[in-house]
Amino acid sequence: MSEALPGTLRPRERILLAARDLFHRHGLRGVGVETIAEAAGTNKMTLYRHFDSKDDLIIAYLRGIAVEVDEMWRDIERNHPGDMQGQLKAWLVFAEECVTADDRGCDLANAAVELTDDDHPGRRIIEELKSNHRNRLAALCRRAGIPQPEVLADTLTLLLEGARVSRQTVGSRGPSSNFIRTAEKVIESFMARSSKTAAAKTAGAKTKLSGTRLTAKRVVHKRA
Amino acid sequence: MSEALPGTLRPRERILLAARDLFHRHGLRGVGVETIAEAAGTNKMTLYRHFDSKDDLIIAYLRGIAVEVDEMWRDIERNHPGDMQGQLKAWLVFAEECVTADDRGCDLANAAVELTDDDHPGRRIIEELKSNHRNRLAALCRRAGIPQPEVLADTLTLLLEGARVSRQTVGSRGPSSNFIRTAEKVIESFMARSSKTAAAKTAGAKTKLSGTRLTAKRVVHKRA
DNA sequence: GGCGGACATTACCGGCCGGTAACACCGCGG
DNA sequence: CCGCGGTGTTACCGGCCGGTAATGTCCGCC
Repeated sequence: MSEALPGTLRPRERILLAARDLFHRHGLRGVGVETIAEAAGTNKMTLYRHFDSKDDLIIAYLRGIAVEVDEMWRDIERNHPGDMQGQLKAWLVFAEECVTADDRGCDLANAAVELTDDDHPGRRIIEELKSNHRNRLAALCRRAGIPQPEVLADTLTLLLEGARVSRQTVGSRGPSSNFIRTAEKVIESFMARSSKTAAAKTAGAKTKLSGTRLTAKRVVHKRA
Repeated sequence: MSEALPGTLRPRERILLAARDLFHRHGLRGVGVETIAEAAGTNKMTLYRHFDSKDDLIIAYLRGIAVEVDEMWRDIERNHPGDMQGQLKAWLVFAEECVTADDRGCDLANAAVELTDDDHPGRRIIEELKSNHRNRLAALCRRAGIPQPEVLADTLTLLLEGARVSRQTVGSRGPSSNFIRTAEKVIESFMARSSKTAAAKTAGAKTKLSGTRLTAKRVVHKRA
């Protein structure tokens, strides 16, 4: 129904956009290929000319999320070159956006719930993306001179994943409302340990993170 | 296939057991009623004599999880009467069991992912159960004399939910492997604040949680 | 004994879904 | 002008799914 997303986009891109929206809202198994094609302003035949199967479309959908996450990381590095404290703060902004964007949670995690077959190629993509995110966050913490950077990265990951799934079940007034506060406290506590044991490795960095209120510079499409 | 779960159980209970297992492994939308009936050693007709519809069965399935969680809380209170520190530690044991049980995550959270319709009655059950869990945990923290008990309960909730979903996507060697350590640290840090500001309200309670290794006394069926 | 209720069996229905075939159209470059 | 590749349209297929009907069977209980 409707001439959705006409622009100058080719059918393939329109299909991917429609799939992104519908998979996000209704789940992988909750929407059929015909619905996606029509939402993209085309039809099933054209869809199957660009994608071998629904599973193939799902994989392209997951890869699309991957490139968006990559752009997020590039933005962070571009906006705070060499400033690891700033990059960590920017990551927090992104994380908070992820939590508050809507109450459907993380597309990757949701896809993992529905891809119950361990052999599904989508599962490997999801695992790779989540691992990458964890590793990049750990690298960021390490370069920021924080002790036990992997532990901090894991803790922040757990808090973020938990906040997203919690928001999905009990809404925005549940435990997820404490995500930012808690994440900041955790970072501060790790940094405090650093200032006790060794001198700050990054020159002139304040070890306080709170104070300045976090605001988004650009709306990244909240999946990760 | 096969005479599953014959025992002395009536068809209704066998169906609920089979539904529990299959919904957990394949998701709500990933298994049909006929499969469930056959796994329960009966057939579709009998299933529909006990449940009005598949949605009705799903609701019974969710309520079944609810009673199991209630039993968990009763066990905790029974095994550590009046000892809030012990109850909190027991909750941690339960939480760790939830994380390490398998890599399919939380049945309630998974169900929320698949119940994409906001009007589905199952969503209200899930929300109620998750809220109850949060409130009981907060009450436990409060009675343990911990300052900001709600904040601690929310933090532990986020860590637990995050650990379960993370294990589902990147496996047991990912961030979820740090769940217990982090949760213990968080509890300790909240308790430390307590010993600075006010005397412990529970008589003679040690404010240290680590040291003694956590072990499960009884295998509770890991959903919550 | 026989009666009633719970359970089994089989067959069936309509609908949706993933996927395909066949054909018509249209614009662009040779 | 022709051809061709990308697209739209319609119809179709087999399979599965949620749900129902009719009938038969067995077992306990009066």
